[in-house]
Amino acid sequence: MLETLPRRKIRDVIAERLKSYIISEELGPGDRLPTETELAVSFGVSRLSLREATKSLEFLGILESRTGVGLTVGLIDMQRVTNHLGFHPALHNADPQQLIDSRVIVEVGVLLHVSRRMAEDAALHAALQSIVDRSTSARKLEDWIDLDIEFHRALIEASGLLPLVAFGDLLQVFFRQFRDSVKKAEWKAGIASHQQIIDDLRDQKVERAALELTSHIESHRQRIGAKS
Amino acid sequence: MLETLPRRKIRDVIAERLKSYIISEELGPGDRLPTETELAVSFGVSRLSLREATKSLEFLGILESRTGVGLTVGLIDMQRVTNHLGFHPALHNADPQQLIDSRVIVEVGVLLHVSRRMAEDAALHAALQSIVDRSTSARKLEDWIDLDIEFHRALIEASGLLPLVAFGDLLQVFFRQFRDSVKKAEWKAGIASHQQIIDDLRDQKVERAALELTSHIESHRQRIGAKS
DNA sequence: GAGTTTTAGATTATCAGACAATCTAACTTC
DNA sequence: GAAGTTAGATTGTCTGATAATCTAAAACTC
Repeated sequence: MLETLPRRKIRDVIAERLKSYIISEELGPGDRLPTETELAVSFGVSRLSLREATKSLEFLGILESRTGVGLTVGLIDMQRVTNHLGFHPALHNADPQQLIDSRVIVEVGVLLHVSRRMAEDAALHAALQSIVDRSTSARKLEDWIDLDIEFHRALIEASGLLPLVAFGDLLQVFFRQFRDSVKKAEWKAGIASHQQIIDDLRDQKVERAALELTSHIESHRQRIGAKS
Repeated sequence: MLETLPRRKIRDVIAERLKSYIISEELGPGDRLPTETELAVSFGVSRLSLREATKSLEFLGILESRTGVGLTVGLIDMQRVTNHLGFHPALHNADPQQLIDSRVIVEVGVLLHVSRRMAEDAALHAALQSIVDRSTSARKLEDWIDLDIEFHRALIEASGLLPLVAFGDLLQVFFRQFRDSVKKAEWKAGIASHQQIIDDLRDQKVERAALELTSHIESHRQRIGAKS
């Protein structure tokens, strides 16, 4: 029995051929491609169909385009790709308890790196301290949440591990909703935890910081559990 | 001094708004979106500009379209993302040493969860064992790499933490090229490590598994460092 | 009445032609 | 030489249109 092959969309064919062109011409980031018009003519399609393919490749950073200049080979940006990952069902429909577990693993996991880098660069502790200081004068829940998120991001950032910064940002997006029910009475405890953590790190007490951070993130567990 | 803000491309704005629409309408895979014409009118843009955005989202599997039917919500397809990102080894900005560190943090971080779940479900160990067994008969580097990736994915998967499974997949995409230089003499050692890790986990020796896994992932560090 | 074929309408896929916006190099002015 | 202007190149976005595909309803056949 012969099966019919699904007709491939022109744009998908063109995207593949653009990738092949980049490889065969040995192009790297910043290198120019032919103009849209030239490519459309070479591939025998309309310029707009060509653009549907190039815009798809641009979405991932594989290509870049500038008005007046042209198309160039891009650099795939991990932050961008990780951001798209937010549409993965594992995150989109994430169980809040899994978000907590994931945050614990990532944030506690970077502490050793943070501590090492703090020993060499006092500015890292200062940056985190600045956020803690600003947190003490937060009056609205929204502001407190922003500062809490900023603190946790800065913490991961202090590790220098960019992949985890990107992923941590993503987790915060989904986790944000669960902070809405934090009581004002808990703000102080949260801020005190932040202070404890960064001081422990500055003093090279990584295990102590890890316990405090775990406890801090875990503090959401019952409140969130009660909501679902 | 006031800085000029770069003008955002219409298609990028529309892509973001489509994602927001999906979330706010609580749409899931298979659910219909308004027609291209309706969306274009709602967003106040031409239908072709709307399509540049939708084709970008389709490129990742986030949307699907069928002639005569319309647009539906899809599922982000990691296989597709893998294929697109992996077509050229040098086109991303991920630092290999950071990828190693990130993998260690994620994979070692999940071990406690894996161990707990293994105690309740022997199938988890069996699944990993099956991958190790298949690895012993790998003849081509490509096959060995696939099985190595499969093993590490299954390990994270055994934790039940879906957000980390998705992120682990993404890390593997970027890491894949660095396995290309693994010598055949190292395959055996790698397989032995896999065996050691899963047996330690089965026996609730989490710290021992963690050390072995760290060492296993770190084994890439010098080889990769020497290349760059 | 049941099954098959055809048709109409809906919707995406792709096109041609056009003007707007942005960039860069060359030219002009001071 | 520095600053400003212009021309040309190229992408960004649009209007209007036809082609291709899908589905449900209508028509046809037995």
